[in-house]
Amino acid sequence: MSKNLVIVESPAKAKTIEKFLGENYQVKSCFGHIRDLDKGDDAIDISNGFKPKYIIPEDKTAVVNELKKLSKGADMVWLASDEDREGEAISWHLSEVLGLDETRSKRIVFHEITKPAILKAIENPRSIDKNLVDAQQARRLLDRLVGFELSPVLWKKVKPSLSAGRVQSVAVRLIVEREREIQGFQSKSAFRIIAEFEFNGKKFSAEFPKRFEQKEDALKFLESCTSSDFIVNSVEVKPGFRKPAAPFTTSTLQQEASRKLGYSVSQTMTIAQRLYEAGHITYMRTDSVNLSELALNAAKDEIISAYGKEFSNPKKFTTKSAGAQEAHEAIRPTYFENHEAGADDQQKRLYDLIWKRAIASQMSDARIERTEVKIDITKNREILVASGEVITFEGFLKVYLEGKDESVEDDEQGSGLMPALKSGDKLKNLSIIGTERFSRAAPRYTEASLVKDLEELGIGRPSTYAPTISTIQKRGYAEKESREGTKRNYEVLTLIDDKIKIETKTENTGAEKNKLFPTDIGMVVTDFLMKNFNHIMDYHFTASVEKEFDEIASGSQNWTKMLDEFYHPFHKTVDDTLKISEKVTGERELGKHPENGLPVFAKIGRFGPMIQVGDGADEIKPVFAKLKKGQSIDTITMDEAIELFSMPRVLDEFEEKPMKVGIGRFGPYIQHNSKFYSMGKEDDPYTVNSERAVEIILNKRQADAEKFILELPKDIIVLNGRFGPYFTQNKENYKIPKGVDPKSLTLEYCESIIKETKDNPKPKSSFRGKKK
DNA sequence: CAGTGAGCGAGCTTCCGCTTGACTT
Repeated sequence: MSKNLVIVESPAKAKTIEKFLGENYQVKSCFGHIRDLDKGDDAIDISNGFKPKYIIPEDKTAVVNELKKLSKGADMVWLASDEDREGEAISWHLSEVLGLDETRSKRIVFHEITKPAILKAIENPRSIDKNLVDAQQARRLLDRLVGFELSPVLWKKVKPSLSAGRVQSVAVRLIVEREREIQGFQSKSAFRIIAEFEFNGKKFSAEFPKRFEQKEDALKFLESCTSSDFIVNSVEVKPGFRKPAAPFTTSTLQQEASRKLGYSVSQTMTIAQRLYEAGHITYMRTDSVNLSELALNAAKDEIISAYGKEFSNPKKFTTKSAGAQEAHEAIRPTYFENHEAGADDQQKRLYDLIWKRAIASQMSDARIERTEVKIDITKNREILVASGEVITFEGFLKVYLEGKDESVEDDEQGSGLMPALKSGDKLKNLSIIGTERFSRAAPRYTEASLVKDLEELGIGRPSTYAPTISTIQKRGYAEKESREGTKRNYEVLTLIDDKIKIETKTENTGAEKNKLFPTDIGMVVTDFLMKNFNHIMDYHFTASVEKEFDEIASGSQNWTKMLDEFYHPFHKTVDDTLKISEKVTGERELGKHPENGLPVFAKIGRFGPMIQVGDGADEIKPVFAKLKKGQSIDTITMDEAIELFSMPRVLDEFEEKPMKVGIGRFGPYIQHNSKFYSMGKEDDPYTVNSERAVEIILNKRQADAEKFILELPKDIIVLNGRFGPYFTQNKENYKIPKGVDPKSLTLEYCESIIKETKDNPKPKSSFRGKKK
């Protein structure tokens, strides 16, 4: 047995470090936290100085037992968890659980996985920093107290099974407020004037610096340009430069992979995890932009050999984001000389992005030359401005340019090459075009742009961005959706050969792809929390508690005192809210029903957002209808509300039985002869006609007929299913292995599959919803 | 599977941050 046991958090890290340290050291991983607060409400003894009750979760017992065994046989245990608040706590929990003391254990830290860094760490051990551990305990307990006291308030006042927390509730708030901003946005249009010129055979464009809000003014302007000369007034050339972005952190990697590769936040993390495990990149959950000395040198060598000396510009970046703890390096390739890595196409593309970003960060600035030309319109004495940009030295742009999020601005700014001009040059005008442009509302959040804003507010950590986004969707607070835009007309005024032409064109606007939309529940919960728990919902709440955690870490504040001061006022608000607040449904009265005069409400009911007609007065029972997908109690109109009651619709008879259209738990359906036929996305249940309904029924019948492949003895039936061929027996379905022809299946073969499936029962998946 | 929305009420839900892995019906 080795004399030395080193414990790190990640198994991939353990493998690498073991190679550096030689045979006297055994390196093992604890897989993150090994203890956590007990599950229920008794995990914190509030009246006893917030005494926490920690347990070892079930899925950690095996790891802990192994570490216990190994640590007993070791002379020295080196606690090498990450150098941040959570890492310090992991070391402390390990030393508690493994029963270590100062004579048998040492705490070491490093924030880069390089041989010199590890050896240096071994030479400079320290003991566990209890203040830092206390800061972590304060963080953990505060989150539990907030989450486990707020959530039950929601169960009572809004709906069971909801949740609230320091991070998720603010994430939802961002989405809700953005949506309301968009709903309330009044788009304004103005005419943008662009003139096309030609000089020495080269074409370029210039813009009039003002925009005209009125069409008449734009027309007047065009008229005033007729039969004018266009003379260059001045040419100004300014040098400029562009700097490369810092190497990736988790957040910037997620943003850029979303912009350039279209990956979701969780997809990016899974793919990066694979690259990390294969040793291609450094750790992917990091908030640091720092590169190790080793990496700086390796990047420099690679840049010089691949692009030349003038492209190398080694530099260190410093982290600006709030609350960064910098336990790791930035995300970078482990070996810069590998321009390609990854087991599949997705991994290769992400690696390529990481490689380029890290390499570019160590390259020279790009030098550019910006030209601004002012052009006199002799007729009306106005001035047009043409601008162009030329790259005089590529620098880092040779390999990489950071992507952009969509913005409120039109960014069709001319940036092309300009002809060589000097003042006094007379230009040939090809056209002057006034185009109506509309102002745009702030864009809805993508997963990645939400992460960006959360990070800027210091809310959440690299390891939680992806899970937070999945939580708010799982709770039904937000949905990722794509929406088709609507058509909009705009006018184009063209001046060519002294003649003005007016045209109306159409464009698509408001189309959204994979954006986060708040649900009605998300809005109602946010409004409720904003009204009653303003403090927790404040965008700066996390930043202010972080400041206190820092004080605890530095020893200038006592952790139980901090919790004490936070908890009691908070708890009183919880109690008061439970007492005072009514149950909230987000109810909004749309008006009186045009036919029967009953009040019409939009609100959240037991089964989600709905419309209610009547309030139960005069013994008239209210009637209810569910909202359609994409509708919201915030914005639904009376007409849309009334349309919802046209369900179920009765269509013509088919084969002497009536057809009915309804919307059920699984979406719209057609009912005929006591059978149900699901309607696809392409049909609208509110407008579908009898002809189409018959088609849907016949299609389903045909699919069912084709479903059948083979019948075998013992009630085994081979069928075609949604996921390919399968066979069924006693209501159990069995998958047919790839490459096996379903027509050739035999009883023996099927029975062997049944036996194999039963011998290897499916493990319980924590992602599955529980049966009710 | 595809109706629900009254009321009673047992027992359950829930946080954030560290790590992977076993699932793809």
